[in-house]
Amino acid sequence: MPQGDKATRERIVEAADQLIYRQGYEQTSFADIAAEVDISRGNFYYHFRTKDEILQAVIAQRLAATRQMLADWEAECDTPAGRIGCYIDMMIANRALIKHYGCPVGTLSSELARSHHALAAEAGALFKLFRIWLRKQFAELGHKTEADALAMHLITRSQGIAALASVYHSERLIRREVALLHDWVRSLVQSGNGRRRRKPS
Amino acid sequence: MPQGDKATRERIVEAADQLIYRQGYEQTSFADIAAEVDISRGNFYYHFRTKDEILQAVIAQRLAATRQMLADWEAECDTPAGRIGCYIDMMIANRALIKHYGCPVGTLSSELARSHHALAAEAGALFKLFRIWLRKQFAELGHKTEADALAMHLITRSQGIAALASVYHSERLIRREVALLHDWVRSLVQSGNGRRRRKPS
DNA sequence: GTCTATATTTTGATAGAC
DNA sequence: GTCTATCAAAATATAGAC
Repeated sequence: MPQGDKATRERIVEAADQLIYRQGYEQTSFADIAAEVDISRGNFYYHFRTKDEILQAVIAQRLAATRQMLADWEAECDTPAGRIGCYIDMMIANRALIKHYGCPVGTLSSELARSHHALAAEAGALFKLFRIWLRKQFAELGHKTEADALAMHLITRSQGIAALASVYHSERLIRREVALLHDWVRSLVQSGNGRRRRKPS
Repeated sequence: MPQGDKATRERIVEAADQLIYRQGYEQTSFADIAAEVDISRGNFYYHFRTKDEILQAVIAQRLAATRQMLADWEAECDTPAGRIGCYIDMMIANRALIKHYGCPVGTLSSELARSHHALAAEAGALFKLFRIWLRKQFAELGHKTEADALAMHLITRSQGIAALASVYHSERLIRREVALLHDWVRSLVQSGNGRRRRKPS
């Protein structure tokens, strides 16, 4: 396949990714994407046969980007608490977008789940990546048996923060709730280490 | 105005309310509503001139229903902690719908906020009702200065629960996180009463 | 690979008969 | 008050020229 081919396809996926984040999937039309990429609607169908096909490409791209991000966090931080902190601080880093459009993972998964879309499960796989990764961090923190519940609790609160921040267009709400999450992790570090110390020695 | 008039209008609002909850506002068409009420699309425009007009009616109806619900909780419970518990248990009562479609307040407000819809503020007024009411309860609990932050914290976590429950179609997640919220309120009751006791006596 | 032109369906909305 | 008929715009999608 020639190189020009890939470039246009990538530009379409990138534009669709942004538009789906900002407008939602159903609300994003081919005309929107074509205008952003500056190609005709007809050309569009050379790269993607259906609208669902581009959604699939967007989800695949987000999955790859998320995997990379999680790997980066593991490389940057050497403690499980620090890595969980990276996840929480992601909301601070993306606050300017979150306060307008919410969480890209949450809004897409919610939309597809509610409309019983065929690709709802694939969007849900994005949550799964975070869930499994966070579960591992909590287990390493010394909370093995409750690791999954703790991961889900953190994801649940993060989703609430992003959702309400977008309704109120408020960065303050993000900062305040993020601080509470850091407090929560700190309390888990103490109780987790405490349990682990009892066993050996 | 005759009585038949009101009946049809009310049926339209009720059907639109349900459909907007299940499908979202933009995703709900006149054809959908007309089919549910069993009237023609043309007849529809006798009662509502535009689609936004029916959205406004739906929001107004939800505002009225919410005010009534809050009043009922005040009549049923004589302690602020009990009233906050009513708010939390609302997620248990509505779990069958929440696990499929999320929170009706949150999903509508998010959609309208994201699309910069003219009625976004009116949908946000629904949150405001809960926020002010909860703020009052937390103040009565003895947390006057942080009452608003506590109210927003509770709403934020509730929204996260509803959002994630709809993605995972999970009632278990609702029950688990609701239990954590009750724990949280209990801890606030103690610290709130503790502070209040110091002052008098 | 990209374009124009077009087909088909659905949308919100209007006109007018009954 | 309710209907049928219709409009104009926008949607997804296809055909075929270049």
